[in-house]
Amino acid sequence: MKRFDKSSITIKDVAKRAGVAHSTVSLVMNDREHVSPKLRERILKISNEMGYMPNMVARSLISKKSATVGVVFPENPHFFTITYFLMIIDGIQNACKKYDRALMFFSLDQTKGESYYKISRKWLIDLMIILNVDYTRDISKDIRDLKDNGIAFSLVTKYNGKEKVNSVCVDNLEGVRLALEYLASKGHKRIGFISGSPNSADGPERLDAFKVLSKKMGFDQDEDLIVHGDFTFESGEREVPKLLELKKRPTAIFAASDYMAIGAMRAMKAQGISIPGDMALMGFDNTLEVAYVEPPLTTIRQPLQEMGEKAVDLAVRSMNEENFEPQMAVLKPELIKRQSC
Amino acid sequence: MKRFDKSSITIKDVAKRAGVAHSTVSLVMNDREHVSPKLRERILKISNEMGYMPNMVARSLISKKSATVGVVFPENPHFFTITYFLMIIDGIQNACKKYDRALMFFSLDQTKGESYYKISRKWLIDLMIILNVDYTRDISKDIRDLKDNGIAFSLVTKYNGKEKVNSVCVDNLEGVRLALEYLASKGHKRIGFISGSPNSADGPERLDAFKVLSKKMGFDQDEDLIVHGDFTFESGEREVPKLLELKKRPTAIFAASDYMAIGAMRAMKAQGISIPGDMALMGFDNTLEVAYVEPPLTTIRQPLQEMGEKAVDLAVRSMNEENFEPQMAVLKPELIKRQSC
DNA sequence: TTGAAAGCGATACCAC
DNA sequence: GTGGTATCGCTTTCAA
Repeated sequence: MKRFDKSSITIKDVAKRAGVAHSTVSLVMNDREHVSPKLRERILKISNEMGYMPNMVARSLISKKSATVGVVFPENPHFFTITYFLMIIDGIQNACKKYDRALMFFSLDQTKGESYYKISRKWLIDLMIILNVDYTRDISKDIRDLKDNGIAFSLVTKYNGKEKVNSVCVDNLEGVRLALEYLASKGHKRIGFISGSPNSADGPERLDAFKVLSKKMGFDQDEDLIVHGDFTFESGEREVPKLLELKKRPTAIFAASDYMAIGAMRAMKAQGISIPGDMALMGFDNTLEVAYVEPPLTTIRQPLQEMGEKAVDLAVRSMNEENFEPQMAVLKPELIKRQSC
Repeated sequence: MKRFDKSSITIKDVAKRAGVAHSTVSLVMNDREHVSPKLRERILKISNEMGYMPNMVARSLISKKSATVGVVFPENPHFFTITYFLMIIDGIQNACKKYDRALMFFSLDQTKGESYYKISRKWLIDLMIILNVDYTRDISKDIRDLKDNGIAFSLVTKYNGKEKVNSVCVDNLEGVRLALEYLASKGHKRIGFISGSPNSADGPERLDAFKVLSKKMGFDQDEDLIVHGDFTFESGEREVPKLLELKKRPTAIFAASDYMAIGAMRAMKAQGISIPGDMALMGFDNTLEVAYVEPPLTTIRQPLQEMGEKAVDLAVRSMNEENFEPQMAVLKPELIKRQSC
């Protein structure tokens, strides 16, 4: 087992060369006062010459701060191919640069007894971003552990517990409204809906929004017009035939996620149904793929990058501002018109 | 500035409760010998009861090993939306789970004097995966620093320096051969080529392979048939018109990356050129998007996930095996037939 | 303003 | 087998 070379330059080496105590060098490296300008400058010069580089691990151990952002995501064998999350991560990465922190990723397998708090302790993560909570599990104790121990964190999803926490989400009611109003403007009144996972925050919200608004807007109310997916491509492909087989077919289909819309598109193409000629189609999210499908998908954009960045911003503020109240940031969705309706 | 609760359980707390020295607890936690079975079991039980969790940071500091995999990527404002890299990262993440390491990401900005070696020192990264090297810069000193200091690493690209290093890449000659033979089998003899970035390892390799093989296979040899992109969507969109404007148009276009092929497709559609009717089109890589475009793109698959996983495997071996010789793993590409030719 | 000493949590060596 | 002690690189009192 090889080891690091012992030769790496430490704060003591710099101190010795400068003829001062290493604590003085520490003060300089951390830009603190109580060091005379000319000594400060001399030490800075020497440390540069020697190629000194602070050891973040040692710094982390003594200070209990990690200079990282820990992103925790649910166990999933192909997490890094899900563009929905990646766009959020892209925003998180931008924020990391802004705050000069490194990015760490942890997959959370709650069935193995892993928890957000344990991860934070194990790695001294003091700033955590939680993606996509599994709402079939009660995470309120875990959340409380984080709070009680002063760990700054944000959820990138709505939180349904009592605790006040930082969270970032999109205004689903507004998003569904944008979609339905657009469909109405195109003359549709019979609209099929493919709902998302019931074990998420967004799934039920969008479903409720659809129910409420479609009634308010006077659309057909048959129960058959709603089928249930789980946000994935496969579920869209699987569920859409139920809509197509209806005695009285809808004229438009609104899927609660782009992946389901693309799956539905695949299934409809296989049946020779033309979009938007025979059937209008809309998605939700505006993930990377939807600009490439044929026809390009009209959808509701979630500002995913902004959401990732905002999540970090909130966590940083709750770390730095003495009396910061955790808050929920609800971002505005946007209608992206393309050619599927 | 809030701090962690001091209350987190340490090895000493466990030792005190068990009435033993903390060094004994350490031995147990690390599954080492020299502890009697019954004492071992008692300590294990107590540590579980107390919810003890090893502090990876402290462990890292003393052992100079980080229990992480550090992925270094070139500065890019939207790195996490480039699916090419993400598929590699997906493989890296799988390997991380296998070896029980956490994932860390670092963007490298060489213009700011950052280097692979400095990053490894700063964060005590003992296992590093280097994505996509910028070959306009000389990284041989940096690479030597990594080697000399016993840091295990792999490149996910070909390395052109003298040092022997772990690297993972695809057999570009074979990939180009697969593509050209397929095009030939479809009756094409006049093939346009959009080359990739000259500042990469793959770009020039694929270009050379195209030149050599297209001559050997008796395709038309006009210089005009080769235009120069840089792997990006935009460059494909920009360069393909040069091919279309030729007095004697090619009957097929082969792009050195899928992104360029998709860009070319966009430009051709805009001109009303039907694919594959008027023009056959092939890409290279098999990134996520190509299955969604219309028509689905025929391409050469790089086994990106396997490449990411293999890169970690090699680095782990060079860390663990005493006389491991760094090696270059050249993986086989594969023809993926879809509908663009 | 500067320096000496303590300590973060863990590993490893060397006595016993 | 088990326990005491030094150490990893750094931050942080506290004296001087």
